[in-house]
Parts: sequence; structure tokens; C-alpha cells
Amino acid sequence: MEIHQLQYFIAVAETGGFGRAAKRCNVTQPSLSQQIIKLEGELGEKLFDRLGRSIALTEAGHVLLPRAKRILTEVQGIRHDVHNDIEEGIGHLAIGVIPTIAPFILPETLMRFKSRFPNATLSITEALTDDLIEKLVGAEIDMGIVSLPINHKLITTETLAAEPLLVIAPDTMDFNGMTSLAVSDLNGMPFIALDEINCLGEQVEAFCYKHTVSPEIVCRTSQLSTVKRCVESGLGISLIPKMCAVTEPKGTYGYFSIADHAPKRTIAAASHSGRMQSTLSKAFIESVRGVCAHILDHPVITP
Amino acid sequence: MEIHQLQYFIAVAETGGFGRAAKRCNVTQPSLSQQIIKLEGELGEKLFDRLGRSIALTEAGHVLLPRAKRILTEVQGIRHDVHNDIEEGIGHLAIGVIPTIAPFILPETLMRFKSRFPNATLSITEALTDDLIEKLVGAEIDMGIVSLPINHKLITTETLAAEPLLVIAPDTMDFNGMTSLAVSDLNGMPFIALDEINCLGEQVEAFCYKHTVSPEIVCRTSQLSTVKRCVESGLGISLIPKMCAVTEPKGTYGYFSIADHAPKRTIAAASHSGRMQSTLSKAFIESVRGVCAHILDHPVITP
DNA sequence: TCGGAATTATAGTCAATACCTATCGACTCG
DNA sequence: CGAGTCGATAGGTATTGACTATAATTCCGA
Repeated sequence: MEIHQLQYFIAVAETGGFGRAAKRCNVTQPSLSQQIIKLEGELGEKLFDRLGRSIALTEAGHVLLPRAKRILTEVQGIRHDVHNDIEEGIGHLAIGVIPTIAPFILPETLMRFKSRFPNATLSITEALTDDLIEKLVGAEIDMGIVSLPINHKLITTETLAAEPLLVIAPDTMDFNGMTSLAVSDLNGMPFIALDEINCLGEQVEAFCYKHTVSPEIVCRTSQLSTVKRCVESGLGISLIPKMCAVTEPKGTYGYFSIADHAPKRTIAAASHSGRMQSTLSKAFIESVRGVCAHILDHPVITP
Repeated sequence: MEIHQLQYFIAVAETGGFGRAAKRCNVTQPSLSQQIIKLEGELGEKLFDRLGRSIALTEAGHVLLPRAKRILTEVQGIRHDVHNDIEEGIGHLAIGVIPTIAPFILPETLMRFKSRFPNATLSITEALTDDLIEKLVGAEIDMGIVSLPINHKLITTETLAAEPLLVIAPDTMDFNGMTSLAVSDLNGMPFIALDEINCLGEQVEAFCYKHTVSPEIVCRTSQLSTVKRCVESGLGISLIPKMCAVTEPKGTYGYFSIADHAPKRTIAAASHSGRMQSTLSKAFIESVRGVCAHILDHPVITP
């Protein structure tokens, strides 16, 4: 059974004749006749009673007609849908976000995205950069929100924001009233380090190495929120992304920028270079970009 | 777009590879690839991202997949339906019945048929024999319930019942206590004739002519119920089918059979010889046959 | 880093088939 | 009864779906 056969069948049923149907289908009458015969053969039932002047649907024909019409309608709809559902924002998007970004941007991003594309479904995965890359390559997720650099030949990235890293210090340390520090001030300071399995942990370490400062690592945690708790309890200072600083209520700690060599991380969207980016993907990226801009625009609460 | 292409597409989407899909579809991988490419070309969208190891559905692919599956399911259903809906009694039947039969058999026939085939729809046309034949030939109706003979080369008939015609006479005529009459008794009697446009009218006339009796026609009506009313009011006698006698309550008249040359009419189902009889048609015929047998089995109320 | 395995795309050929033209046979109607 | 209409049939052509063989690419282990 093929779609053009159903088309011919419907034409015959609606025009009441093979000849007229053939004209409507832009084929010759024998061609159409043969296809109908073939269809009848496949179904094992005659579809029309060939009376002299006109034709009449048999019982099987009556059964087939509405179903054939329905199928043709759907086929017709497909042509439309593959071009337009995309615009309508119907679809699914699987997103991955690293843990040092997820909690700060997701709430607002999801809100924005959901209100813009109420018919789209989202699934969010929070995982470390390497996991996300693996999932991207395996097409398990469509896009990853990560921190650069990403070095994988199959992954392309699009920068979304440059985010400062700020020194967070407990209120018990006031740095003599300074609101910004120099890199060298970190030297020998008690430091709460993020585990290096987080890219942010690596980046902080790289920053210190690059500027030849050696804070004294007193604690190594795997979550930013733990870092904050540790700082709060006066255990030491740390270096955290600005979005982590501005999206939580002020506690018993203050933030300081580093004036001479401002550390930052670059937030980017990563995707499989072999895959086309869907409209939803692009829209999600823009949502994230907007949210980042909005969050990073907040003033930092200084002591 | 053809159905086999959708089949291939679904196979690729479900097996996650062209090669595996090809195996499942019992074609070679290049054949399947080409059909997918062709489908993509027709839709103007790529359906898969060909990654090295596996494939991923594009946005357009995600739109297509559920629709394609749906269509395939429906196509699959068609094969089943054209063979089984028939058994299920789904369908439509257009029936024509002549006026001298319709009122007596239709109520019970429809009741029986509807309870046997609750999912079938019926349309009933009441028309004179010639009209019915015309509609049969034009395939406007599927079957006609008529009285023989029918002479038309395109129409085949199937006898359903042989029905006696009875003399109906007002109570004011008691025929000297006789319960049956001879043909000759009709001679000169005041007679209520049915219009000859009804085949029954013709048949009665033919019967009289054949047996060389000449009742005196005092009235000519177009409906059997009018005939009865006329008889009831003592205007004269008439000859009516038995089903007309037994399906109405006794009035101020009695019935008499004709002993020597019992007149009768033959009830038959007429259909277009070029058309296949549907299961519903056959079932309807049997319903009518049963109802006729049931009605004609009733004893006649004699005075 | 270099094959080997796996996967898809391409090229060339072939056979099935969808289509066409021409014609026949049946029926309708003037 | 002849002209016209309609579907089926026959035979030829061209499209095309499918096959084999092979290339190009990726992935993975040695």
C-alpha cells in the first residue's frame, strides 16, 4: 500500500469515475486503474463495483475511504508541520548545566523559557563538564551550559557571558576597610577550595598558579554552597563566581574584587558540531544570555 | 512521500542506525539511505544528524516521528479493518421498500436489524418499484424490497416470501357465513382498487383479468390504508396482502381467502447484478425473510 | 599513532514497476 | 443503430527502488 494509491482511490471515490480521477491526479486513466487494481489485490477486496456508467464503493471501499482520507490529511499536515511546528515552539530540549552555574541561572531561565515556549518540554541534567561533553557527543543532550575552555573537536561553543570571580571573605576579615584587593593579598590566606573535578576548581587553581600566589588551602569541598558555609563560619576566604554572590541573601561575609588581575570565567553554550541547532536550542541560548546579563548586572554587596 | 519511506524512517529512528534499520526492513543499507535522503529532500529538512557512531533526530525528525508512526499504525489498521469491520457490522446500508410492503415489515425488521448490528447505519427509502429500480441501477440504494416480477437485465432478485392476498370485506357483508370464497364470487362486487402505479394494483388487476372476473371498481386509491378505510366504511371489498391484514387491529371488517385460485404476490430482494452484496445487505435480507415468515404465520382474523 | 571494525555515502547496474499510447469491449443515449 | 463515454487490456518506455561494490568517515584498541 502506498500513499499515491490511496490518493488515486480517494479521487475515484470523489469524482465517481476512473477517468475523471485520473485527470485530477494528472495521470492517465490506465495508470490509475492499475494502481487501484493493485491496491485491491493487496487488500484482498474489491473497492469499487464497476457499473457501466458510474462506480459504487463496495463495503471494503466504504471502510477504506475515511481512513484513506485521514491518512492523506495527515500526510498533508506533515509537510506543513515540519516547517512550522518549529516556529510554534513545539518540541523537546535536553539541556545539561554544570553545577557551578545551574543553581544560579536555572530558576530564572526556566521561567523565561517556559513562558516564551509553553508547548516545549525541557529536561535538565546537572553534571560535570566532562560528563556533559560525553552526553553531547552521544546526543543524549542537545546543549550544555558550561565554562570555557572546552577542548573537543566535536564540540562547538558559543560564548554567553564573561563572569568575574570575586573573593568572598567572612565578616571577621575586613582587609582594613579595602573594598578591592590585589592578587598578592591572597598569598598565604586560608582558602576554601572547590574540588578540582569542578572546572571552576581547576580555573581558580590555574589563576593562582598563573599569578604565583599560594593561598593556604584549609578545606576542599565539592559544592559552592559548602564553600560559602565554610567562609561564613570564618574558616577562610574563597574565590566564587559573581552569580553565586548576587543570587543569595547577604550573610556574615563580604565580597571583594581583585583589582590588578580580575579573574573571570567564560560561560558558554556547547553543542555537537555535527548536529543542527534547533530553534528551541537557539532560543534557550538567548534566554541564558539574557539571564546572565541580568544577574551579572546586579551590584555586588560589599561589606 | 510514500509509506515505505516512513517505514524506513521509523526503523532508523528506532534502531538508531541505517544499517540496523535496513536489516529490519529487509533491504540493503544503501537502498534505505537513498529513500531517507529522498524523504529529506521532499520535506526540505534533514531528518537525522549523522554522527559518526550513531544518529540523532533533528528537530524536523522529532516532528515527523510521531506522525509517521501514527500513519503506519493506521495503515496497519486498514488491512485489518477491511476484512473485519465487515464482520463487526460497521457500515451503511441504503434500502428501498415499496409502499405496499414498507409499513408492515419495517418496524419489526428495523428492530431486529438494529439489535443485531447496532453499529450499522440505515437509510430507508419508500418508493414505487420503478423508482427503486432506477435507484438500484444508479447505486443510490443497495437493495430494494419489492414484489416480483422485476424485469430489468441489471437487477437480480432473491425471493423472500410468497404472500397470499386476502379479500377484505366490511362486516356488513357476511357472504352467508362462508369463511372462504371462490374467484367468481368477486364478479360484480363493489371493489376498492389500489392505484395501478403500485405494483400491487397491477397484480390485482392482472389476477382478475386472468380469472375473468370483473368486480365493479367503486374507488381507486393510492394507499392500502385508504383501501382499508374505504372497506371499513362499507364502500366495497378489496384484495389486500396478508401482512396488511395481520399487522393492524381488527376493525369492522373481515378477511376471506379465495379457495379455488389463491392469489398471492412474491416478495423479493432486488439488487444490482454488478455489485457485490455486502454482509450487511445479506443480513438485512435475512432479517426481512424472518419478519415475513413471522408475520405471515399469524392466523387471519376471520369474521 | 596506526590499523581494523563499524557506519554511512556514492557509483554503477539491474529489475521491478509506474506510466504512457493505442485499442478493445461494454454500456448509454439520442 | 451509431456516436460517445467509460473502464480494462496490451505493449512499450522510463522511472526508480534495490542490489553489489566501494569509498569516506569515525571509533576503538593495540
